[in-house]
Amino acid sequence: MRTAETLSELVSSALAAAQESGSLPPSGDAAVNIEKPQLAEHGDFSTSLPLRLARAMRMSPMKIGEMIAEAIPDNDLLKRVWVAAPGFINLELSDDFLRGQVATILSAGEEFGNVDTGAGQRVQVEFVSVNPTGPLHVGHTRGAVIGSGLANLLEAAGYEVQREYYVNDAGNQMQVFNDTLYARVMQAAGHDEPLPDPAYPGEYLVDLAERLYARHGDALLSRPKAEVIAALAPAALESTLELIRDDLDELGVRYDRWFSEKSLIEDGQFDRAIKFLEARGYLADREGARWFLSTRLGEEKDNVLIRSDKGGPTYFGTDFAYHYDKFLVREFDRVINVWGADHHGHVGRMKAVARALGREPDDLVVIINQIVSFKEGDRAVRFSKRKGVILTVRELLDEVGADACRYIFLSRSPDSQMEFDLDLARRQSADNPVYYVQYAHARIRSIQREAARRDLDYAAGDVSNLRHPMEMELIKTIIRLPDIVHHAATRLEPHHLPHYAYDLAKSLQRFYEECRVVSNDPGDLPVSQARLLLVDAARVALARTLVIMGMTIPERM
RNA sequence: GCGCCCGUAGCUCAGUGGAUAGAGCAUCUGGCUUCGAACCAGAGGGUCGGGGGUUCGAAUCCCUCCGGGCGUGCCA
Repeated sequence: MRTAETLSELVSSALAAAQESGSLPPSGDAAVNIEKPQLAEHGDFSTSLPLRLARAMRMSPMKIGEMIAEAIPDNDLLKRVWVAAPGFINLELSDDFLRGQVATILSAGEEFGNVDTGAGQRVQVEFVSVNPTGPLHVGHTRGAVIGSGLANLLEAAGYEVQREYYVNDAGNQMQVFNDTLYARVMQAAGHDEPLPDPAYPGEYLVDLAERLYARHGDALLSRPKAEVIAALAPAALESTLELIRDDLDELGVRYDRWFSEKSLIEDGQFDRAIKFLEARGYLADREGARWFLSTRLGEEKDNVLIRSDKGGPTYFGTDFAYHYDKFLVREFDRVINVWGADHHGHVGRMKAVARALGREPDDLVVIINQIVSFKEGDRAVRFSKRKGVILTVRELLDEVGADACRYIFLSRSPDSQMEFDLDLARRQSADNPVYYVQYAHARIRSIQREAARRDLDYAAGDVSNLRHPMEMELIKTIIRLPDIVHHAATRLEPHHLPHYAYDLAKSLQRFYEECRVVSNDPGDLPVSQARLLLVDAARVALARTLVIMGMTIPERM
């Protein structure tokens, strides 16, 4: 299914054949790189293999290229193979091969674009995992989109994927949340209870406290603070998680599991993890605390797992136990965490954790997405959870829409410090690339509706009637999808998908401009039928790409 | 100070060591009596932050400097 892979194998076998026949000297291992040239005159694909081999073979790249090209066996795939200075081999696909792809795509249907890169490897993608202390704010949108897009992508690439949200329902922030909640409930009951310091001062807890007070009444509040909190905390947590779930759901984000931090303590997983470290000599008691000796694993500093003052685990401590669970209990082949830039200082010690657990550091991949700055025109929009939420995910979705949000965040590399101009997002909404891509799909559907209206049956159409250059261009774009999925999944870079989607939409629109699909002339029927097959293949590829991106697929706009 | 990330067209961003560095937006010019003009065709716009180096070949790899962001807790 992957054209580039097929060509790579073809060239590779040609090289081997040329070496076997003695026309080329041995060269050691050389990976055959297949690329898509920028200029059409350089073919559909090319390889710079001769240039790479020139030194080892002590021959001119042009000569090497000619020998390899000559050794490529007759095949149905290629129309033309030629060598171009300074030493490229250019490859052009045959029209028959391209036409034949239409049927291949249509029979693959919703499977089209899937590849076997992952070979069933079990991968976990953990993302967002924001403290459940209030609604998600805009800063969390990027990680949510990247994480879910990546998970979809890996699934398409043949990995067995689990999407997980780590619920920080233990620890200091939860304590602050509960203390604030208590104060707000007392306030709701008319008591003069001051906010704790620190506190979550946002409106969210005021509303939540009022709801809880309305449900429980005054009786509960006469009891000691700890009892009140114990009685209210579970409902408060559940209610907050529900809010987060709903926001993420609207953003097109689904999870397979919500993993409770507290459960690590209650189930004894934390203690087992500590014992594991102790047994391997990575644990030390110092200054009243228990330390992970990460310096033995190449880190600059050791890290505290259990605090000296309250005796409980640190955030790092439970995160260690959490990864103990991921790697040694659930045995994922690979664990991917999507974190914001403010967590990158945590990466090094978690890599050390992976090593301590007996895994390769690369089994743990941390994708850091740089912070997003939001602005409205010239005015910067600041937000901070501790000062109260200014702009929530919900508000962003109301303003811009889930599809546009996903497309915008997904199309940028996580490394880029992006700037999100809300004015621009609103103003340009009609000209946003996201609608261009979706419009292409709606247009295909419209063509198909027109064909149905005319009772034009094309199931038995003959693709040999496809002869226009734009038809060939469209097919070439469609069949790139499996290569794109492979490439993006290998590099864990979902941002290639929106760019491909745009290319595909562009290709479709150019085809549409030049090629009338549903013709009024009865003599054109065979061409119409063939083009309807082609259009349906384009629909399959476009829909598949949108699905992986987690976007909706409009029938009409 | 040290560590990580970034610097590409007016703006927002792509770019796998390869051939003449791309797209969207913005600006300008053209194109609808037939399947959707939320479209298509074209134009202008670049010291790829600066300087060295490696290489047949560097936006891409290495060094260095400049600029920006984020870290550098027994916070999460």
